[in-house]
Amino acid sequence: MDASIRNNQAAARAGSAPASLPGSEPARQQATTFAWPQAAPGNRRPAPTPRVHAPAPVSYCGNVEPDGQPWSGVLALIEEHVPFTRRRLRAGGVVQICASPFKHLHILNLGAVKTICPGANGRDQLIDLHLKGDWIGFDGIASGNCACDAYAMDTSEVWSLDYISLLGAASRVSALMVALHAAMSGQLARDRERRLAHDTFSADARVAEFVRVWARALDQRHLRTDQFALRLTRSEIGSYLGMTHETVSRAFTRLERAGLIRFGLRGRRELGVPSAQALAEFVRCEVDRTEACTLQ
Amino acid sequence: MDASIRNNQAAARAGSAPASLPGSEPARQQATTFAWPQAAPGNRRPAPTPRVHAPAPVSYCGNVEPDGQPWSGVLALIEEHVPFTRRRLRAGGVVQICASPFKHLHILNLGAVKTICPGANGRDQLIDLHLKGDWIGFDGIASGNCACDAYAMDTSEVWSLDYISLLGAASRVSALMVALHAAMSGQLARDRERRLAHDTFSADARVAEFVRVWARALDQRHLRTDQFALRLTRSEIGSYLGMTHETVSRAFTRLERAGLIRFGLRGRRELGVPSAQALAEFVRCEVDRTEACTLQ
DNA sequence: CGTGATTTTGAAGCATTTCAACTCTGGTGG
DNA sequence: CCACCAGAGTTGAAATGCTTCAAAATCACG
Repeated sequence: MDASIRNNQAAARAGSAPASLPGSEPARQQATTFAWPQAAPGNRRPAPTPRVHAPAPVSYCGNVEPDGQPWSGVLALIEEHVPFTRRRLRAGGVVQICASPFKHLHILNLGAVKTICPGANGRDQLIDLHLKGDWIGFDGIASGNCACDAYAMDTSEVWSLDYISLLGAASRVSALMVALHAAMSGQLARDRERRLAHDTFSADARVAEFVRVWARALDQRHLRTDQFALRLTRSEIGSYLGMTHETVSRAFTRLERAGLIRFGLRGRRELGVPSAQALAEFVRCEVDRTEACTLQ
Repeated sequence: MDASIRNNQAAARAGSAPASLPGSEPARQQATTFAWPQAAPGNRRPAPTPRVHAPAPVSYCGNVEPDGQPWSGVLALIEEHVPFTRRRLRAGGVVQICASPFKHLHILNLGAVKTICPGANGRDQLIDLHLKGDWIGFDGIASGNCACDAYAMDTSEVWSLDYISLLGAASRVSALMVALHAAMSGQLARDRERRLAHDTFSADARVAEFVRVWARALDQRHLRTDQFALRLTRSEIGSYLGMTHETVSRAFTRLERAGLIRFGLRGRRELGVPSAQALAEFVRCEVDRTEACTLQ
């Protein structure tokens, strides 16, 4: 049809948005292939002709920005122009409850928060994860009710802004409006990429990408990535990634055997990422192998 | 937990869209369970204990609003307060091109538009579908570049608004700001539900839901639902729903054999929905059968 | 009317789910 | 201190739904 147009764009895009690599790693990923350690011989189909293309710009972790610390600017803007209440929460503390009237947007200034959508017949869905600088609550604006529960996963501090006041301030301070829209738009783009990843990536690749992005987010906030606690059960991770908890568990063991992740001293709910590059490389190879659900 | 609230919403929703029955089958859908016609006997696992719960509030079709014609208000607001250019497009016409600098938001006033993300190695992804009243381009705000291509699928009219001017107008006219935020938030919520559906629904259920929601959107705009052209290839639908075009094709045949959809006189790219209720019922049963990837 | 794209259909392969058994951990109380 | 338990995690074997591959049928269009 108009493949020419789109192919041109594809080329432009490949050059334009390397996106996913964190600032920490310079540029030494010439190892363009990954091989499982002692994998069964004919177990996996040989990879098709190796192709050079853009790494999928997926972001599995909430509102994490690709580089730098853009949240500091937003936090400063808010501190200056919008009244807000500062809430300190312990692990399990409630930020908002699903279906309650939407009144506030929240910004996370410390800790970690998970959003959960209580599903029918008690089957909850882990929707998103948030770290410092992330906004929480956008999805309640349209309906007038909060769309999901939000709980602190750790000692956290959230700033809760009255939405009406925020609108007023944003009308006066255009930088605030811009930041607000950028945050919403960014979440939109990120959600979309997660959806595409769900369609495209194998289970192993999704788990690997999840760990990679989470570790990157920690790194950007100057937290340890060689040893950290996820504070999520396998079931929650499975819900987040669209697979069963057994599959999550198996993926973790495979990744650990491959040396791509390490488990902590205190049980297998702690883990570490020895090399972010290796993880990224693995994801790229996995995605190359599995290329279903795309056009043509 | 708060299942009562969700069930209320479900009831309101189910009752709201009687859609257009094509005379043939008036309203005899008291059968609350769906069974495939001449399915092989032990082919499918018997359904678990039938549960009454909310049908998943999934919306596969772009920005379609659940009820009424809320877009008319937005269009009027814009016409009054924001300068815009009115563009008429024929099928295949370009609304925006991926990776070009983000300058405009678009509102669709007539026709249909598809947004496509040009993937690596020529594998495009159908991202979203849009009808009258839908906004296009939110995902470009954050990055400053358009995140996807947008093409008219049919004779269409788009209003293109300069984003900066829109911000200015929204600062003065709060109703405009509210509408803008509601649209963004709604798209966020819809994208999220699509992601959950991808994780939860079987292929048949996703195709059925896709057809159902599209037909409902047409109905809300007073267009025929008993015979309409999709103007999408099976590959595009597959990309949209996260499956291969063969699986889409098979799902269509199964749905047609089950009497849930009908093919048009001019080939199988036209189809009709005899009973929106029956389709909805089918989706509900399918989702009951398959309940993976949720917590606990 | 032929050529290429789209669609359908079948058969085989495979990744993930499902079901089930077992281990590990932390907490509680005798 | 240990027994005990429940929840979380791991692991294996079987089932299954979707993909892949291949080929035929249908449609679109010059």
